[in-house]
This record gives sequence, structure tokens and C-alpha cells, in this order.
Amino acid sequence: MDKVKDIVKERLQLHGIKPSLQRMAVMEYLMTHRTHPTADMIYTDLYPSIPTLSKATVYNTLNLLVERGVVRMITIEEKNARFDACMEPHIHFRCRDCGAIIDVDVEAHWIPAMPDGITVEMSETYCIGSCAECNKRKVS
Amino acid sequence: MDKVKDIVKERLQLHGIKPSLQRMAVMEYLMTHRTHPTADMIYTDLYPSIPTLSKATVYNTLNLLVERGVVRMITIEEKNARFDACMEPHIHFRCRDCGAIIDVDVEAHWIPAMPDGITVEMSETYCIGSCAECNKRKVS
DNA sequence: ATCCATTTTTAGAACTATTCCATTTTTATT
DNA sequence: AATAAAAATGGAATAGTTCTAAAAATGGAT
Repeated sequence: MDKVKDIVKERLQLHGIKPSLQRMAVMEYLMTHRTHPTADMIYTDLYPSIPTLSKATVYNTLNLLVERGVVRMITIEEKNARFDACMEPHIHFRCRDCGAIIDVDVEAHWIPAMPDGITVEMSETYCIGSCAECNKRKVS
Repeated sequence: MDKVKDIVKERLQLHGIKPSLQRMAVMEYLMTHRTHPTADMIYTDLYPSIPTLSKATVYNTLNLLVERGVVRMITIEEKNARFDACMEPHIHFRCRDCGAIIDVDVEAHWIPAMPDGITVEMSETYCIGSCAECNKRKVS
């Protein structure tokens, strides 16, 4: 009866990933939290409900998911990698003031013309500036 | 008589940065090595000629240069930050096979329409795939 | 030149994100 | 139930970066 878990399981299996408890938990977390969390945030939030969970498992799972193209890794922040289960074309904006990372929808992602011989598998566009809330705060 | 050093010094002073020996060296390195080096590469290469150089100074300098908008930090690689003194609009391509980071010229950098209230200061586009050499190698 | 305040550099410790490793647990198969 | 393979675990190890406190360099004012 748990629709979400069924979708999660299907998405993993579709990419040849065995849906273990831990992998399901990480994937479900990413699909239900569109906050571009770090590995540590995922671990911290899942730990209470899976007390045997290890950080290594979270990292292993995330690496596997990225490898198989189920989630994407976002390197918009030097410090830590962030993860996003939404594979629709969109770009990311980071607010320099509050640190929020915001999805920005685009019709189609821009991929500039490449020099001869180069083949592009994926591309990411990162924008950095101030978000609406922080801009408002500054004026007042 | 050293033209390069004059240009380096001018570029630092233009941004209110006192041109110390170390800062000059880091900036000159970035301007003459268009390889998007890491902090460690810069340190390792400069160390022989400045034997008192400390890694902290390299990091301090790079952070200062980025803050003042003299160089840009490239986070195309999770592991370490890379630096680029070229501020002309261009994007970066990383070869998944050999790790090379290549400049790709663009007429103008794409900045998608942002939701209301957001102001964008800068944007970066990263492409990942296989470079010409690696593609050639794979066919043969 | 000398003194003083300020800025910059330095070395190494500290911190943090991530990976590695050896062991244990779980899962699937016979 | 026995066995083999895959996954998870905890903790140690690694690596990039920052922090800290002290030393060195710089730039006036005297």
C-alpha cells in the first residue's frame, strides 16, 4: 500500500540496483527531500529510524546511485557534495548569504558547441547570488 | 623590464590587493599556467623558488583573489577546488577518463531566467564527458 | 635610522568530508 | 541447512582546507 516505496523500489531495480533496506531509505529520502542534502544530512536524518546505519553505507549508496545515473551529484559548494534525485533538466542556484540551494527550471539545458572530438555526457550550470528573501532583508 | 610582473602587479592593485612576493607569485602562476591548477599544484610548483612558502599562504592568497573577483574557483571536481585567472566568459569541460579540464569558449555565458527576486552574481557551466584524445584511444 | 602599529606569512595542529579495510550480517541458491 | 556472494558496518586512514599563535615584513611617524 506504500506507493512511495514502490516507486523507489522500481526506480532502483530499473537501474540494476538491488533494493536493500538502506538503499531504499537513501533513495526515498532524496525523492522526498528536494533540499539537495549532503551525505551527512541524509545520515543524520535516517539514523534514528535505522540505528545500525553506517556512514560508509550512505556514501556507498550515493556513489552507486550516481554511477548508475539515478541521482546527480552537485558540486556547487566546495565543502561537500550535494545530491539530487530529480533528473529532469534544471539548474541550481546557491544563495551566497543564506546558503540555500534552489532549483531553477529551464526548458532545455544549454550545452555549448564543443571542440571537435569531445563528447559530452552531462552538464551542469550553477548560478550564485542572492535569493529573494535575502535581497528583501537587505533593503529593509 | 619584466612585463609579466608589471601586469600581475597592476591586476592585484586594481583590486586593492597589496602585491606581496607570495601573492605576485601565485597570481603570476595562474596567469601563465592555464591548467586550472589545484592549491596543492601551485604550492608544489612554487616551493622550489620560494622555499619559505607555506601552504596556508597559498590558500589565503587564493581565497583573497576569489573574494576580490580576480580569479575564479572551479568546483567541477568533488575532491579539490581548482583555480582560473581567466575571467573572460568561457566554460569548463572535464574528461572523465584522463581528468583533464579544458576551456571551451562561448560567445556569451548562458544565464537562465531566474525566479522573481533572485539576483545572480556569477554562473558557471560544467560539462563532463570524454576528450578528443581519449575518444580516439577508445576506437583503436 | 628607530620605534610602533598593522599586515602578511609561517608551521603545524586541527578539522572535516570521504574512502578504505577487515569483519560481520544479510541475501540468494543449492 | 550449508554455502557462496553481496551488502553493511565501525573504525581507522587519507586528503583538502582552515585555524591558531607566533614570527617576519611593511609602512609610516618621529
